[in-house]
Amino acid sequence: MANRTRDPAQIRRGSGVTMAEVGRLAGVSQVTVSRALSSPSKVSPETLQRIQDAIARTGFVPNAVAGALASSKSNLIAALVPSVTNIVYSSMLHAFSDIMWEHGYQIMLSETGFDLDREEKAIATHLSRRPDAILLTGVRHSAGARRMLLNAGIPVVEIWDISDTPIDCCVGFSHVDAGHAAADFAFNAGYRIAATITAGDERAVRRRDAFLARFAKRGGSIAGGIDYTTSATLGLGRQALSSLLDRGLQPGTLLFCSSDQFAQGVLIEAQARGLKVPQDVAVIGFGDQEFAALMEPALTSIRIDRQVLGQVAARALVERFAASTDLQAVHDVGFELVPRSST
Amino acid sequence: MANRTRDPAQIRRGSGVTMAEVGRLAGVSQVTVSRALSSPSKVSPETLQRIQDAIARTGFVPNAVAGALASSKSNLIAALVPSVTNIVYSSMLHAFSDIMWEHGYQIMLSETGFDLDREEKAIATHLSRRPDAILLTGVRHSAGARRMLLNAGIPVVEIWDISDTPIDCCVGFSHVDAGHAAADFAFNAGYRIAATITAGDERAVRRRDAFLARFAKRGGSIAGGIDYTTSATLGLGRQALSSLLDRGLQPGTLLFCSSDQFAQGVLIEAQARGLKVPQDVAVIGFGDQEFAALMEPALTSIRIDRQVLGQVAARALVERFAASTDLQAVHDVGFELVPRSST
DNA sequence: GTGAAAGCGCTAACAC
DNA sequence: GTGTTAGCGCTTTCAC
Repeated sequence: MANRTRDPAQIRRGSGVTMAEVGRLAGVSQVTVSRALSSPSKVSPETLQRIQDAIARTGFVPNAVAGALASSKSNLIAALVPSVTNIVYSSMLHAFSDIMWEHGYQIMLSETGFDLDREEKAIATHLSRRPDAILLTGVRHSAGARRMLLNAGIPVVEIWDISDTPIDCCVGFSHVDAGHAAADFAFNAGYRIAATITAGDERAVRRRDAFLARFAKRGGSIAGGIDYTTSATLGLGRQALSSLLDRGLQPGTLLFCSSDQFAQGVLIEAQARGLKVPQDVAVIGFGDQEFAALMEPALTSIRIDRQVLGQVAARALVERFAASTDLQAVHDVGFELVPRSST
Repeated sequence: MANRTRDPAQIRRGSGVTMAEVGRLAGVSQVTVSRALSSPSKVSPETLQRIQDAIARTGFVPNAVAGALASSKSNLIAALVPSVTNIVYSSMLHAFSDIMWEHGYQIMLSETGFDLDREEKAIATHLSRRPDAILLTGVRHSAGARRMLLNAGIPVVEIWDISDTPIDCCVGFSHVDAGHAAADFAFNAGYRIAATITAGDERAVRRRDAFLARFAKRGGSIAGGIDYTTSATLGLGRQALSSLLDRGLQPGTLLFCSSDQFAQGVLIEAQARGLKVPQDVAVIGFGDQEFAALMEPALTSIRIDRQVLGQVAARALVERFAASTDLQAVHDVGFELVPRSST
């Protein structure tokens, strides 16, 4: 408001110009201006020209809020991710918003920090803006959240996990399968002792549990592990290896990390201590971030194609906007264990 | 629309419930419902209770689009950053949106990819949603963008750079000073030959130019450099060192990298080739990302407090919403060269 | 090809 | 403390 009035002498603000004023200048009615913008072919070339001139002269910017209210179409997508600073989510978001942008949609973003209550609050706030669809991370949500989402009657896509009972549709992979795959790989590669480093993330915990169950079932032994309640960082990875060594980690133990960040820390701490990887300690990361292949030694990791994940999620929504029947509810994008020199 | 009608038997959708319907159920008028939500103290306790019951029963979610149209207040902030996958911007965004969220604002996000045309398009689209303020990265914008922003009459905060002539206000630091600081540090540390690795980012180029000018002025010699037109990655950093070595890089050369990503690649490539850092090649990064201090050897870098930057930007906006006069236009958050073992 | 009228669901102003 | 009225700036529908 301060800005609206701080320079009263200047020309009328662009944001204050309406279709009605543009119409007045162009000698047509307000509806014709609306048509010129949404379906120019329905307006005569001469009229169109006059309207475009008037728009340029006034610096008119259409008011999408009024448009959304009148048409019940906001062209806005709500996206809730645990964290934007985690490349794993931000790169998915990047791919997702790229496609949505091409289709004329914009993104309203919130971070939920792996917290279901925060997620519920964010969902309520976002739904009040009447987005055309909503993207959520994970398939676990509070009861209140589920109810609101169902009530909203808009497409909902849940990502990074799969479920037989998605709210609407989900795009992701099985974290249990990923844990099993890591255990099988480790056992087959000859490792018989394993430990874990896990972040405070429900999906990471599920991978860890699946890994441990399978590794033990195959006959391997478990040397314990370290659980953090926070996000994974390189520093915590270094610290985790130190702690494990203090506890007397046996040479040749394999570390299953819930994130490449942890694994990178382990690699660097090992290097600093003169430990050989994978002879003294072997490492499996998760996420296959860019640096994984480029570390020395290169990091064995579980690769999720985050770009594809974001794209499939976007396409699922676009499909839902267009079609009306028989839409695929579960999209499993899978994962791939990439063996490298750290194991 | 498909979703709206796919289950006609079920109860009325929450998103379709209006204040008028809630009022009818509670035996009051629509305005009273509005008051119960925005200023509950102005409604009698009994009425309030009946309204709250009706809201719970219907699953009413207020329509913020209608509210925004009626009040000319959207509680939405547009944020345009070059890239969300770059931690440098995402961590700033995280700090920024945290504070804005606390103040009741939500974020509409777009990526501009260091492209002024894309930025202009994104600005137009965002302004049509009538955000209460807009955050931009950098102080260079297209002429059209500047015009629209001025016309919009809302607070504008430009970040990551400073300028004597911001559109409204800016929060950042001097990239020229940062380049000079790196050159002075390198020269004082005894380095006499320098090369650069630079990403396709106007601000990085300005740092490089300032670095080279100052280093040459002090009497150092320049061994050329490598310029990319894309974003910095670890892989390109490895590749850049290879290229420079192929060209016959002299031992003891200092590499000024426009990003820690490049510097990390240089470190890893040097390690893979058995080169000693800093004896054979010394490295200065930029950004002081988490891994910088934790690499072996630890990376000398230029630190920007991205969290503070985001917070100062948020506070500048909050101030602008409240106050109306004498607001600080330029906020220099500075930078700090952090010497470590890579130099 | 163009316009007039109605209304989207709220908030703001003013009455009572 | 509560209600009535009048918009906000568009899109939709129906006339012509």
